[in-house]
Amino acid sequence: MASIPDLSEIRKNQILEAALATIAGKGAASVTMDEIAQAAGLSKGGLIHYYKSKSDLFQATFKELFERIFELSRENMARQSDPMEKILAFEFLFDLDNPYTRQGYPLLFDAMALAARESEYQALFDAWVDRWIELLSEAILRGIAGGTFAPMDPDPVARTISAIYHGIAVRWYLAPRSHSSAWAVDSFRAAIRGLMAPYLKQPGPRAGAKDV
Amino acid sequence: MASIPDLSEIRKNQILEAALATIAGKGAASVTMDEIAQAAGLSKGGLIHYYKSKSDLFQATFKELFERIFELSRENMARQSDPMEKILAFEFLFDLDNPYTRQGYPLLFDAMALAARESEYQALFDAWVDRWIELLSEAILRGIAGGTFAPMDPDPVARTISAIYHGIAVRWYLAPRSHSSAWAVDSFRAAIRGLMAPYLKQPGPRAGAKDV
DNA sequence: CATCACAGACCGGCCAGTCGGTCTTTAAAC
DNA sequence: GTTTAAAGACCGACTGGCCGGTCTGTGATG
Repeated sequence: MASIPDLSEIRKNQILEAALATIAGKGAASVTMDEIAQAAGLSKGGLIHYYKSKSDLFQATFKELFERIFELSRENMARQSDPMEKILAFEFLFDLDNPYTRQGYPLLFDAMALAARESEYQALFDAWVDRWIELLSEAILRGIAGGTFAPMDPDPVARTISAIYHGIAVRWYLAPRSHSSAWAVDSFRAAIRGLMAPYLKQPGPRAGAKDV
Repeated sequence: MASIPDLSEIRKNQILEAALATIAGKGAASVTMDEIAQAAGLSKGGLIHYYKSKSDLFQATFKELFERIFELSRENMARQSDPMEKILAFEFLFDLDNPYTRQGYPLLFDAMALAARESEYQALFDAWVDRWIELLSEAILRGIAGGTFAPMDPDPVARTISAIYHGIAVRWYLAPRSHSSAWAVDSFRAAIRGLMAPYLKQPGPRAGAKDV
């Protein structure tokens, strides 16, 4: 219109929210534009007014998804101060009662299936991982500076940590019968601890001066 | 009766083969029955003659997929005799030149996206993991019997190992720019070694020595 | 001649995207 | 401050293509 300047922004957010919920529920393969439009409180015409095509909308939606997951992780990590605890700060994601979890996982699986074939989604995935790696690398570097860890190239280690979390999460979500939340948390801790052990400087008693 | 008794079996295999290739290429979300039929050298009518519906065919196809991946893993593992080597015997899957890899990963991502929403596919995934866990557990138990590992409950450890492999594989396939095959192999070895370290009996090959 | 193994025309539903139209807001013109 | 104009916001009927599944037909086989 010629009016309210951020109505467009508001509507787009409304639509993304609806798209996230709807796609999470029905699956990227079978949602219709109509369904998303109605979930957003619009008609199909209204939806098309803001996103010119379905793939347009999908792209924006999955971008938003990755944004949100990342933000959640970042916030959670920021709550820890000890480097090792920062690295282990992802347990909160093994929580089925969290509505974000319920919504995020199906979407993530759709995103990966798309990324396996379409380069735009692969780029999204790639960038998302990179941001995550940055966070982890930063924590590791701080641990090195503080004397918790021996010097190392943080990047590949961060990538391994991230991959381990991912693998455990997939099992936990897709085969819950045999992979309890307790298993997930324990596995995660054991795997990360084992991975980092060679880099750990002191066993226990020497709490020393460190930590920010 | 008319004709060759196991023609039916032959045709079904033909169709499954075609379905695997076609779905891998176009994605489960967008293949058509026509495409699969033609890839199998049949008409749509011919295809329907053997699989009454699309979901019928899909189910059979993904079952076949899991079967094949498992079989490949089993064979590869059987080639190793040392328990630790058996557990580490999955590196062969980080090989893009292998056509099975090129075909298997996209299918696996589709399967997981399906499993996230449909219980039949979740059951397939679950059963597949279980078979894998059996293999790994067996190797661990043999390691305990042979004195390589300290006694433990092999199941959760096997599940962790399997999940770690899976997580690394996902990264390796979906974000190859930043996750080389070398990274995958090194990560896998480092993570598994770290995980198993607490259970390793003789101080022989570790304790300060840093093998690959 | 009955049954199997297909072929392929066809139907019906679904759905992305188009399009014409309506209503609202804003701004310039008078 | 009323009129006019233009463009944004939105609706929903419609279309055109696609695709799953049906159905009829045809030629083998036994």
